[in-house]
Amino acid sequence: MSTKRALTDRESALPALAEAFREHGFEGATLAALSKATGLGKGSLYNFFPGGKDEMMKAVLENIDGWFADAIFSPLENVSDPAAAVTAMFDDVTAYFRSGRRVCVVGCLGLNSSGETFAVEVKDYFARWISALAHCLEVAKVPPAMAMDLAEEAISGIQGAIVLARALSDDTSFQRIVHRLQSTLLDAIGRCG
Amino acid sequence: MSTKRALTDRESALPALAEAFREHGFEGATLAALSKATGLGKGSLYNFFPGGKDEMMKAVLENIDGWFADAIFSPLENVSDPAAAVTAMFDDVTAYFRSGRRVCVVGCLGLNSSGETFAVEVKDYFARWISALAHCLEVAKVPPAMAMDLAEEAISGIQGAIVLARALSDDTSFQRIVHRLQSTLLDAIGRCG
DNA sequence: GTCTATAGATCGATAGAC
DNA sequence: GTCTATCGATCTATAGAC
Repeated sequence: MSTKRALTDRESALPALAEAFREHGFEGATLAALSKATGLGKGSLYNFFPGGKDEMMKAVLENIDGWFADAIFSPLENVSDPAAAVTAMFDDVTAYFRSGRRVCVVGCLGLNSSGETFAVEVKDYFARWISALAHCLEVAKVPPAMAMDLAEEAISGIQGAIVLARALSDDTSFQRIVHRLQSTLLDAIGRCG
Repeated sequence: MSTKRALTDRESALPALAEAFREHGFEGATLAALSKATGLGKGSLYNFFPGGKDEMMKAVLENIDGWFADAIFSPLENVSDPAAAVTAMFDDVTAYFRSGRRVCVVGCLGLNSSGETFAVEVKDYFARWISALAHCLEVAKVPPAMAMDLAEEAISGIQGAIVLARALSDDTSFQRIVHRLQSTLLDAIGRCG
């Protein structure tokens, strides 16, 4: 688990900011919306985030990355039981994204030009996730090249499941897709391990 | 092939509008950007689309849906050689999305609240695509339940490949993922057909 | 039909009272 | 550190000349 800084009021505003960015996107999240979501006036927001929306999003991305580092990446990187770790990852991810009702802020940022400011953070998030999952599979004796392919396919598949579940307004499609991704990984672990 | 209306100037502006919405998203695509992309003044845009941005996006969605209907959906729905049809679909999709450099306007719309206005169009697009692909697989003697699952997985997988390729700025990841999706479908056709 | 000019609203961001 | 008031810029949309 990463070291946790003392909670400032700035930190406590991040979940609400993240939810607003999630719902409206970066461009669509106006300061009025961010103010309403956090319960803070614009003045307070600018007191915590002098850099405005950009700094708010940067902080949200750090916060999300920290959560994933603790809950998802680290368990995969320091794995002892790969099958259990893969199962736990899919459980956590399904809960986190609320079966696809909640979009992935990081994935969405990469989709349009307004997110170019955060290209490095977006890239690092996915690169680390894929590499952590691939490592976990390698520990289970899956050959490195296949481990990379499977990891790439799984993370990409989760993102696609979010897009589709949102488009169809159908949680069950998310659950079916993600369940199949999980089975694919567990099968590979079973065959190679 | 669907009936093609006579080309008005309104129609000829749609590709440029689509590209602007694609790059900036619906909220991010300002009228100035749409004007620049089309080479038309605001006055002309409002002459063609009295309903403003909403009507422009509606027209873009119809245009995209028409293209997919002709190029992707119909060949799957009226299939004679399923394996060839699946291969053609992946070729066309890879070219259309430029190996993931181009995002899916329809998929992106579903991701944030600004797209709720177009929820029906978004839903219909994905529902028809999945159902057309599932039909194609059924023609190849893939059992209906499995055909639906595979179709859902493939369309979701394509969307995920776009998200990941954009996030990593890596065309090759798109190509690898989509190639695996294609192989999965062709394998099922080969096993059942 | 095309454009420019501009209205009216809202944007991000700042200033200053408390 | 909180808020309200407000700035200048930009937004969508409209009006009207040509």
